[in-house]
Amino acid sequence: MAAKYSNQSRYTVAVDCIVFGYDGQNLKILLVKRALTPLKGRWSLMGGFVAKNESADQAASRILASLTGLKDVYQEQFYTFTDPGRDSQERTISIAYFSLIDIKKYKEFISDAYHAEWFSIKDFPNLIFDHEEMVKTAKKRLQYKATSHAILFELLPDKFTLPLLQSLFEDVYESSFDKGNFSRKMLSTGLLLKQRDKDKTGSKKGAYFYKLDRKNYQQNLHKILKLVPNPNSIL
Amino acid sequence: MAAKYSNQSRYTVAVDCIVFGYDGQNLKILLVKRALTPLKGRWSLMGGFVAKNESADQAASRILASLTGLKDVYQEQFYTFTDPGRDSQERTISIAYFSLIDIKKYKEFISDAYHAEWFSIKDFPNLIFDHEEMVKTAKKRLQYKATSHAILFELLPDKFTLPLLQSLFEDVYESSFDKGNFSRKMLSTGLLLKQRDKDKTGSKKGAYFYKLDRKNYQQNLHKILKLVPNPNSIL
DNA sequence: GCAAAAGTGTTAGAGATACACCCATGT
DNA sequence: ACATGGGTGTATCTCTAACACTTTTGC
Repeated sequence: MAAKYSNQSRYTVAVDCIVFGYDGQNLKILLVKRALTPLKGRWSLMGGFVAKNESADQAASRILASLTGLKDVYQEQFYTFTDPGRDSQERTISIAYFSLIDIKKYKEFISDAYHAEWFSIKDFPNLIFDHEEMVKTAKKRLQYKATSHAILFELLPDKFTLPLLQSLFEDVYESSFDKGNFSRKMLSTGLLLKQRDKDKTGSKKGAYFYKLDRKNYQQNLHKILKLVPNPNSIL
Repeated sequence: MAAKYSNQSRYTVAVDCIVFGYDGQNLKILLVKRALTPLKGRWSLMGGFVAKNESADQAASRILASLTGLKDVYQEQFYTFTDPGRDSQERTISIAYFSLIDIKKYKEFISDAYHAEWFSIKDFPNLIFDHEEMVKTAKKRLQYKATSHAILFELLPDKFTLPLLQSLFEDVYESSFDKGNFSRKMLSTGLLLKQRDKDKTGSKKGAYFYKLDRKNYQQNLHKILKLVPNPNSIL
């Protein structure tokens, strides 16, 4: 073992995940009932400590998988919370991640071990520590990022309709867009593959399904040009 | 003292600062010769440990002030580096910040205690640990942020000319913009106050000085509309 | 007068907005 | 047939890009 930095403080390092989902109506977040003391039983974000031989990214994946059973989920580190008093138990640094998951895939793997529940981002219970601030910051970051990166697809099933995609954007930006312009711009990105079948649950005419063109997706994450009409006035 | 989380690992937590400056020609970063073992004497970012009663933001300010003497500097936390092996001495989490300072103000307060030196972002020495990755990430983040937020002013003196501002943008984006369009767009933000005097050092005609309208600045940080011509193709 | 850099003007084209209209289908 | 939501068409307007042109001043 190598020598150590002497006379320096050491702190526990945690990861907390803001898990976003979309049920077709509202943007939601996944909350759990805390299993640890202190504040056992109170609602909180899904979190855990960073173990000895893993990075924070790995910790976030591990923790999300233990809750949802899902792997290869879109996750992004967005901010590290370090206020000395943020955790009442002992000083803990928390590296916060947001995750975007398809709410239906989650249901396949649901585990009751954590008493997890979805809440609308507009109406959720009080959370422990600084977790409410984390949610706020995560939402802002999601809005900011999604103006220029095609990431909101991660919240939808493999097959989705344009009206559904639009309502997701509208919910994320708490705003409403012209459907004609939205579809034209969306299709002009070249990211969508039109399917043969339609979704008839929402209307009589039915709306075509689309899939994401995953081949081009990686390179084109940034090819959302001006889907959000006036990003500067919103953000 | 409160009870502790038992059986959890604890790590030293550091802050590292990528300090950006602009000398009128090139975007630069400030590097120091490392004072600690291991790797004493090698070039590195300015950094330090987060002390018991301060947040990471406070630590970053303290560390920057100790190096440059400057306070109230623009600083932004942008990423936390957590690879288990990133520090060869012992496992250390590093919360990275970038700072934007007026290179001339720094000179007033220069302290030789740290053997600090400015290097072009395009040509700087090998750095310890993962500090080169930090610089890369910081530069990308600066580029990304500055497409939609008026922060590059922080790199300039109080009074500056449009040509200087433009050359800064060009250097940050490694690209060149049309001067006519640049000045029209820049002035249309309403962020600049034209001064009476001109800078005659750069040309015979002389270029008017401008100041930032600090009253509106806070609210209008985001009012950079499309100063960078094709951000999506660059970023 | 000429060179050099600052700054203004202009035009063609692209893209955005708003809104009207058409389409497909279940009842 | 008609109501409903999906989807298309289009006129107008604004913004951008490109580049030509004018201005100012030192030499």
